[in-house]
Amino acid sequence: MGTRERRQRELGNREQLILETARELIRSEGLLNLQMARIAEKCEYAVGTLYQHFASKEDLLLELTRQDVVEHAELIERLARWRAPPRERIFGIAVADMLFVRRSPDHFRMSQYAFCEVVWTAASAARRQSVLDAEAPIAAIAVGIVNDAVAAGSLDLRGMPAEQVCLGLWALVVGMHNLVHTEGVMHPFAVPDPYRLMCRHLQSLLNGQGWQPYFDVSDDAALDALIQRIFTEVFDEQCCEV
Amino acid sequence: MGTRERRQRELGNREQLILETARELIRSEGLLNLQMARIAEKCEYAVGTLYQHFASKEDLLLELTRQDVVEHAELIERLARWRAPPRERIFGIAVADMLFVRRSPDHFRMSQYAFCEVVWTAASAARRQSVLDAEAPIAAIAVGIVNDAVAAGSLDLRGMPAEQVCLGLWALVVGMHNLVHTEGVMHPFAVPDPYRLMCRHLQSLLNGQGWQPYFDVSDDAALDALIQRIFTEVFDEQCCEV
DNA sequence: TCTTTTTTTGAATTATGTTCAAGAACGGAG
DNA sequence: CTCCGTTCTTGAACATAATTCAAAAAAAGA
Repeated sequence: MGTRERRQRELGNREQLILETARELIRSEGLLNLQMARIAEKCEYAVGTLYQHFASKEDLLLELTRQDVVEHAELIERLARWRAPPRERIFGIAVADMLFVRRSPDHFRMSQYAFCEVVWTAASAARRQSVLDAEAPIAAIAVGIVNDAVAAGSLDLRGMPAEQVCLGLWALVVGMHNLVHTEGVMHPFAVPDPYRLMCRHLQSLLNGQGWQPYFDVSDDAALDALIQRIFTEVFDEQCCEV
Repeated sequence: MGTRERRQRELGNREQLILETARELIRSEGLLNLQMARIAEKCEYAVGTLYQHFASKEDLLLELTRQDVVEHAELIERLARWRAPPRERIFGIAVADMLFVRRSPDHFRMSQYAFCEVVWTAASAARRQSVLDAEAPIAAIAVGIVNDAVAAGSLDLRGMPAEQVCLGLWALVVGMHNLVHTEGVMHPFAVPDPYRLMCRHLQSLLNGQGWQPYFDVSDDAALDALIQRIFTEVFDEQCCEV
């Protein structure tokens, strides 16, 4: 009898409903005002029922983050499958991030909070691990591309592990996300399009790490064309406005 | 009569006492367990008195952050005064950060939290502004060094504003601080000394941005020597362990 | 020394996250 | 179909911790 499975499916649906409701509330009232009682009320379940799914409010928040990370990873996976020179594929990570920010504008703001000691520690250990598990493929793909580059002779690691090369790229990207999503910090800089700037700096870093072929970062048209091309070729999207 | 001034001084001292007590509690019990009542108890004032100084718990947290930023800025200011080639001075920012992390190991963990929407928004507008004001000199010094480099002919901006060049460097540094202080994220990478890695990637980025003279990042001895030299020459410190 | 103003105090209030006893729904046995 | 045990759901009650504010104390001024 499929009773057990049907029940399982229903529970899954309910969990998804709770999460979507939480997302809506965050969008409309801000993370600061997210309340368990409000989520319960809005999706017409008792507060206690929420705790059937999540050990705590922080646990719920981490699950939201995890789902975003999975979506993010799906974008990155397209780069793993893309047949293109390694340098274009590794650069594609920045383009994927631009697209992801457009699709999930709240993600980095929320994840900045979720990864803070205070929130992270307050979630269950199992949930934390599941977030880390969701992130692992992203790192793996980046490392894979670096290795491909080495194999293709377009990058010389000179003894540095591929993971450490990635960490530099990752730091640049994460740092820019952080700066962008931290209120008031970017303001004095008056940058029209911070993510385009991120792309440019990423190219500079790749140049500095010795990736072949060299890319002329002062050639705005070439950079825009590359971004545009990756958008359409890998993600079937127009790049237009952020 | 100096009564007014004496009173002002006493209030300042009390505020400092409260902040130091909060710092100790964070160190010993973690940010998660910081409670206003505990702070009050430990420094032998009533809870209400804390609210004479800080509009909220978050306000207090931002003031702690602000004080750290001021200390950080003092380190960076030494680079502004240091007479050395621009490339060494801009690189010094990474060394200053290494030193600052050693002196205030809790800072970046705390500031990651403080700059989150949830905490940031819950503090008073005045306090937020004071934090931004404390950060301004750091950016100004970095921009100044970039301009010096251009003036000295060791960097060609090719039309990019100096602020935007800095933002790339800043993103790399901020990103690495974040990765280091986010539990579990660095673990799979097994990096022995992430801040040394940050230094290396910063040099790669400077190379990629075209800073002269070129620095060979695969020359470990040269990198260590430079870090060591900045430690002693600019900060009167040994670099040794982090 | 008395009056007024300012400051301090901490018990009471408020806001929310979390629990758990009571009852409803379900599933299987007879 | 009905009974009985099990599992799930409910939301009022509880627990915690931030914040307030009326009363008391201290300071300033006359």
